[in-house]
Amino acid sequence: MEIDSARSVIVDAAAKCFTQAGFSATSIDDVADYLGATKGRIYHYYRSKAELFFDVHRHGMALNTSAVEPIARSNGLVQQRLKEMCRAHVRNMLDNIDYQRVVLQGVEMHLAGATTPKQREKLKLLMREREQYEGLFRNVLIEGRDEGEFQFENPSFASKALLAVLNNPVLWYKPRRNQSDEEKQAIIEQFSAFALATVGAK
Amino acid sequence: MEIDSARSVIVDAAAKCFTQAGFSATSIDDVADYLGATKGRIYHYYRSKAELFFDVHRHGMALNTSAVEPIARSNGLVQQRLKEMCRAHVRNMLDNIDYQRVVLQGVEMHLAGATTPKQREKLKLLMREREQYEGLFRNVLIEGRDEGEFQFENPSFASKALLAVLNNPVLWYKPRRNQSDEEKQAIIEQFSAFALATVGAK
DNA sequence: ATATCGTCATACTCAGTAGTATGTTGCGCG
DNA sequence: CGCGCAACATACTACTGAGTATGACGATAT
Repeated sequence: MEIDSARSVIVDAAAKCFTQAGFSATSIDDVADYLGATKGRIYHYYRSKAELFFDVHRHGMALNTSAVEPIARSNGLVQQRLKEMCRAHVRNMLDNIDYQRVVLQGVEMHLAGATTPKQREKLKLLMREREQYEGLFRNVLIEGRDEGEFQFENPSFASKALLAVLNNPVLWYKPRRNQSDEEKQAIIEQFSAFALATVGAK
Repeated sequence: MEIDSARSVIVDAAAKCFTQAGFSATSIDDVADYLGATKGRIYHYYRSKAELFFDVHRHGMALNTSAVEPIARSNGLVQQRLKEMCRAHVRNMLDNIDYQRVVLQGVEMHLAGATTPKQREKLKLLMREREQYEGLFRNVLIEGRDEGEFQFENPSFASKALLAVLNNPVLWYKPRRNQSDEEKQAIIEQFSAFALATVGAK
């Protein structure tokens, strides 16, 4: 149990460092410095920089899944369910922006083509996780279309467009000290509305 | 004149390398290898790796602007104008995907916080360019809202949501050899439709 | 008290890479 | 024809940064 919390502290620091400087530009020493420690501490828990990155990514995805999946599985009206899922997702983007930026970097790394074959395998797993998460939205979209609530042609395209809007704040949002709550709520509401509009939901 | 074409060959190679491996993970030697040349050739035209990256970025943005600005300045109906701008943008994403992925990396680098102060200055300029480009869409959106054609609250949010959808194909599109045209057209049409829907345009 | 082990810190190695300094070659021009 | 310059190639330097090997130190068990 203790070992998990020790790792979690490291993962937190890594998330901050990776978002501040990017994966390649962040050295293990940077993460260690952020912790007020040295490499030794990190390599005691992680075998490589890539493994550390992957753990941050997994953490970020887990945050998303645990927030959205319960809503997806609940049994309300489809429109209401989708709306709540959108809100939860955007809220997650704003609340855990460090992790979410790292997740974004993961997508880019996948595009880029990770260096070693092992890394490619791991990245594929992460992308599969991401795929599953997108599937939560896609399923609700299909269900809603069958009920005549949503309009679109390709479900895969629709879910991508929807999430593109919901993810957008990650690219520019900067948490403020004061008055953060009003502003946050506005972002959540408006971007959820934009996303719902893409599939013709009101 | 000759010097420009020499640079353009280098920029092209750099765009491909940067998209394949990312900025930090791409060495100048990699770009040189891609050209069948050595560092000397590159450093003869560019003083640093960062400068090369910036030039790629500028090239990518120029492609966008020159495709979309004429449409924005034309005098048709707002809905039609916006629709054509969206189509042109997505088409550009698919046709120059190498450059567009580098532009994306520029956004990430800006988020990350470039290393040196000089680089930060340059990046700010690039982001200003990006801002201006987004302004082309924002202005049309505002104009359309005034005419009662579009619906949204915050123009800045609206343009961001719109472009988020239009940019999305960059994250997954892979050019194929055959039958590329049908598929491409479908992506252009559907993602333009999603984008227009975000602001309540038909 | 001492042995053991988990948790790190210290002190390295070594490969890769940005940038530089200096050659080399061909081509236009007087 | 040879001079000079543009357009590179070659051969360095200097440094960063991932990964490793080993040591130190406190807690816990016996």
